[in-house]
Order: sequence, then structure tokens, then C-alpha cells
Amino acid sequence: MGRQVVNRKIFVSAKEVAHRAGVSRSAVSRTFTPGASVSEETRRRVVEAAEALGYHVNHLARGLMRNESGIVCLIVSELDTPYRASLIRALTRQLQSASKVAMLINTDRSDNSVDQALRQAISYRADASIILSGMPDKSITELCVKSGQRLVLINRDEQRDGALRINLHDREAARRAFIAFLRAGCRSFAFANSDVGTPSLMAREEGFRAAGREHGFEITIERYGPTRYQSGVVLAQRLLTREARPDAIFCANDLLACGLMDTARHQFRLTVPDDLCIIGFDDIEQSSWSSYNLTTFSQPVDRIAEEAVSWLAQPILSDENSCKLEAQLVWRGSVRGG
Amino acid sequence: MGRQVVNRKIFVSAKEVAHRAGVSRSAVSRTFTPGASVSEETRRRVVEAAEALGYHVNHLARGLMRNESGIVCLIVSELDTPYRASLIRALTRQLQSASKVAMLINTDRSDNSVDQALRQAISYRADASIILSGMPDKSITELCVKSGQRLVLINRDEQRDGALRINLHDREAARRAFIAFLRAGCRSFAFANSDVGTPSLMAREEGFRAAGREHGFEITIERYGPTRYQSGVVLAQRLLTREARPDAIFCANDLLACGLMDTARHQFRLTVPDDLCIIGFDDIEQSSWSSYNLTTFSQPVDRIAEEAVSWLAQPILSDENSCKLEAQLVWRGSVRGG
DNA sequence: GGAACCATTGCACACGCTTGCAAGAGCGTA
DNA sequence: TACGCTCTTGCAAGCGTGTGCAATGGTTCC
Repeated sequence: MGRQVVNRKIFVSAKEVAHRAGVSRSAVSRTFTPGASVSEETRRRVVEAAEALGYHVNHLARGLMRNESGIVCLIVSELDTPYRASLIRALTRQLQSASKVAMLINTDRSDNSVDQALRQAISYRADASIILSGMPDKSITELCVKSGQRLVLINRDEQRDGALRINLHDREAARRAFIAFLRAGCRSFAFANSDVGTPSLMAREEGFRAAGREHGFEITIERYGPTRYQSGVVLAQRLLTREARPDAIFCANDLLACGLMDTARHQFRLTVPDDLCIIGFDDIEQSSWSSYNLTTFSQPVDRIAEEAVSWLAQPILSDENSCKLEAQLVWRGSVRGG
Repeated sequence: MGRQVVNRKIFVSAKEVAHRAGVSRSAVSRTFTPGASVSEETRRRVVEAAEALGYHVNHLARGLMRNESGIVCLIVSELDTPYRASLIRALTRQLQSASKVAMLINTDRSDNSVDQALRQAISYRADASIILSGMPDKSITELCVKSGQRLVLINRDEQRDGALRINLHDREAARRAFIAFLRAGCRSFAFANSDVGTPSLMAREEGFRAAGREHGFEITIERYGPTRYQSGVVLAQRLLTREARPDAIFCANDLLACGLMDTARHQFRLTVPDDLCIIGFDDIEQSSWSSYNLTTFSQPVDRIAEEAVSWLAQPILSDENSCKLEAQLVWRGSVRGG
């Protein structure tokens, strides 16, 4: 009947375990500290007592002492996007293998929320932060680095002292996309981009345009909205109603490509790849679905996660903090003559 | 040239802020504790010093003192699945609005890893854990509850004392799916399920079969693999090669439905909805893409997240810890005569 | 002017843990 | 027996906070 305030948590502490096992608190602590000096007999008794009481080392207190929380913050917006989600999955896996734990911070809200997220990371004394979306203010990243917190930037191309930058060879990939179109016999090229202007997206655009120029072709460029399916729909409507309709479209992103392809087929009655060749980027799961069967570049998410986590794990910072990975071309059916 | 060990973190503490502001450490603490008694003048000086030094309250230490870490664990496997990803997105949003932070634990690995995840949650003295995948052992959930940690089970139908269970009216939804098929003129019904046997999936199967029985129809049931696209492909191959080919298939899941629909169209040359009506479940983003245009039931992810977080936030546990929400039927083009 | 009250502030303890240090135990050797 | 060595163990300090308690100073009221 009583209003019971449950706020009161009552976890069992090392003291209680020590009491039950008939040893000192230090012995308990050492039992759960790899490499510490404890006799086999003591360890046995401590483990038994801990088991019986349901004891778990308090990582908050341990982090306070060791000055190492084991927490790594993942800072991301729109995390339900297929590519983002699979990257998060790979990262959490790798982090857990390295005995770290991921703290997920959603920056969907406002623009400065990446800064807020980093402050959060500092408050929890995270060992590191991995930024998948947006770009924080320079002052705050400097504070992170100065405080000894590691920083990883994935597909953010900006320079930040002391941070690890992981990027893809976007320009080279774009060049290969162009060559693929050319070999397929295409003669009118377009690039479908979002208007968010992320460096990696712009690099793809630039690389594609440059490759076109080298071969004497002018590339039609259209930009609209966020990098989502619905933007692809709009981009298709803009590109496919032009007087000189492109027969090859490189999309900044698979989501754009899906929206564009659906619209090309269902609204404009075009056949892919006969009337129109399409290449995307990311190799999200949907690209392999038979409705799309999209030729695209795969992001090596496992490699990215591996690079990030192994950099975090090493005790010594190397001088070179930039890592460029290759995006592999996945041949499917949206380009003629794969 | 020196091997510089960077392990050493050097965050600024309240003591330093106090020194710079010329006040006691308590004053600093009170400045950052809502509702504490500090004069306007002191607060101003403290805030200024904190700003200058880049001070952030140590949430580890605060959590230790307050016995409330602010951490909520999300325990999930296969988080790159569209439905899971959008649920996680909604949850992180809501948690952040409630000044909590999400710790993401990936349980892809082994079977007992949900138990491991909960131990992790206990170690970090999480205020609560939200379980989206799998089911932990009873002993460990009891330990959580006994320790005063909140527990939320989403779409896990098992009873656990002290935990909040959030579920959908799966059986009722399945019944409505059957009625929709019946009204569309279908006469041969099938249910396409995965073989993982999650209670909510089984409830859909059971509800669909029961509705069929009531109307004098026997339902064909096929189960295969995980709840993913590729399983839908296999299920289509099994169901559509039967002598009595179904003209209505209710899929346990949108991913299954997408795989099944693609296969029905591209491999069996069937037209949806003329030859075959399909209904899915979850309303993932892809279902609204024009290639699928799938009639399905929407999971109210925002409502789910809201329910979960508001239950965590309230200081007093109510007696009734079960919450059933309705899945809304989203009419699209995969059933005749919507 | 004195009493009563209030807001503010500093002191010191507590939270649960790790770890340096010194002491104790056990043992082999001279 | 005395000595030196190794392994184990307890003590106590300290990590960065929050907060009860008492002291201080200022204001109001009689």
C-alpha cells in the first residue's frame, strides 16, 4: 500500500563480499583485477562469495580510480539509415571485443548538438568518441584532445589535430563509376546528389565531374534534400524531364539511387539498365534485393570499425592519424555489360 | 620522438575550478546541482571559471554519489534491421529528452550474451535496461530487479516480476489481416513465418490461423530461417510451388514480405495484388517504397519509446507493468481494393 | 538594540573502488 | 638459528563528487 520510492538502488559492494569470504576488501578487488597477486585459495573463496551475493564490480568507481571508463561514445544522427545502422553494428561488435562499451548519442535535434554530444562524452569521461555525423566546433574537439580523449572521424574530411580520420577514396571510386558507364556505352551523364554538402559526398561529385571532363563530357549535376529515398524521387523527376535525358546517373548514395530507380521505372516507364544505367554508393542491404539489383560501391564497414577500434586500443599515438580505405565496386544489374 | 603514453587523461576537476573562482569546492558542486543553494554572485564566478577551464562535472563520480548513473542499457541483436534501427532511434531520442543516456549492447554473438549484457548493465550501475532482442535467464533478471534496476521488455512476451512489458495486439492485428484478405476475395491463405519462434511472431501466426478457422479456412503455414529478406525468398519458393498456390500471404515481418514479393514477381512472374495479395508487419521504410508499396501494420515506435521512458522516469513503480499497444493497418497497394 | 529568521558557505564524511607500501608467512640455504 | 627471498595480504590514501551540519553574516521585526 505504501508509496514505495524505488529510486534507492542497492547493489552489493566489495565490502560485503569481503565480509562473507572472510578476507579484506583489497583481496576482493585484486580477485577481479587481472594480473593482481592473489592466492588460489583466496580467489576461490572470493569468487564463491561474489557469486552467492550477485556481486559485480562497480565500473563507475573503477573508472574513477583507473581514470579509464571503458566507454566509447558513438555520435550519430539518423541512425536508422541502413548504412549508418550497419556501421553502428560493426562498431559495437568491435568495441565489445576490445572490452569497451558503446554509448550512443543521437544528434537528430539541432545543429550544435554534436557539440552537446561531445560534452556528454566528456562528462562520462569516455575513453574516446567516434563521430559518424555532423562536425563539431573546433574548440570542443580541442578540449577533447587536450583532456586525453581519443577522437575518430568517419567520413568527415576535415582536419582536426590529434584525431583519427577514416575516409574512403571517394574521388577514385567516382572515376571508376564513370569508366564503367562509358564502357556500357552511355553518352549522357548525370550526378544525383543531396544538398547537405558533406565532404565525402562532394568528393564523389567532384571526382565524377573531373573524370567526365577528362573524357570530354560535361556532367549534369542535380542536388536536392537529405540523402534519402524521397530525395531520389525528386532528383529523378528533375533529371528525367530534361530535354537531353541522361542515360547514366551516378548517385551519391544508395538510398538516392533506390528512389531514383523506382521513379525512373514506375513514373517514367524506363528500363534499367537498357534505357538508364545507375550506380550507387554504400552497398546497403536493399541494393542486393532483386527489385533493385543495384551496381554500387561497398563501404568496408568492418574494416572501418576495425581501424577505429584498434587505433583506440593502442596505448601510443602514432604520428599519422589518417586512414584511407578503398570502396569496392560491386557489379550487379543496373549497368549494362557488367 | 618520445613514445608518449596518452593513456593518462587529465580532465579538470571541481577543485581547480574552485581555486580559480576563489570559492570552496562545495560551491562548485552546488552550482551544477539544480536546486542547490548558491548566491547569484558565486554562481557567476564559478560558471565563468568552469567555462575558462573547460570543466565538466564527472558523471562517473556523480553517479557514484547519487547512486544514479543516468545510463540506460539498450540490449539488442541485429540492430541494422530497419525496424530495430528505428526503434533504437526513437528510444535514444526519448532517453535524451529525459536526461538519460543510452548504452548500446550488441548481442549478436552467442545465446547467453543477453545475460552477459545484463551483467554489463549492472556493472555500470545502469538505471535501467531495455531488452529488444532475446530473453535473459530468470535468475539474472531477478538480480536486476532486486538491485533496484528497472527492466523493460519490448515485444518479449514472457512474464518477469517487476519488469515492464510492452507488447502489441498481435493476434488482433492478424485477425484484421485475415479479414482484409477475405474482403479482397482471396480464398487460399498462407502465413510466412521465420523459425525463430519469438512469442510475438508466434502470436501473429496463431491469430491468423485462428481467424481462418473461424471462417472455415485452413491456413498454410511455412517457417524458415531468421526474419530477413533472404528467408522471404525461400518461403516464396516453398509456398508458390505448392499444388494449391495461395492467393494471400500474411508475412510475420516486412523483411520477409519484401523477399517474398520480389520472388513472387521476378521468379514466379506473379502480379501483386492481382495474382497474390500480401500483408506485412512493422511498416519499415522500404515498405513505402514504390517497388513494394506494401500493405502492412505499423509498429508505433514513438509510442513504445515514450511508454518505456516515461515508466523509467517515474519515481514510483505502479503495480501494473504491462502495456499493450495497437498496431495500425497501413493500407497500400499489395492487397486488392484497399 | 536584541531576537529571530534566512540565505549562503565551508568542512568533513561518504560513495566503491584501486594500489603503493609495509608487514607477515613460508621456505631454502649457509 | 639466522638470513634473504618470494608470495600474499591488510592498511590507508586517494579518485571527484554530493550533502548534512554548523557557522557566518545580513535582514526583518518587535
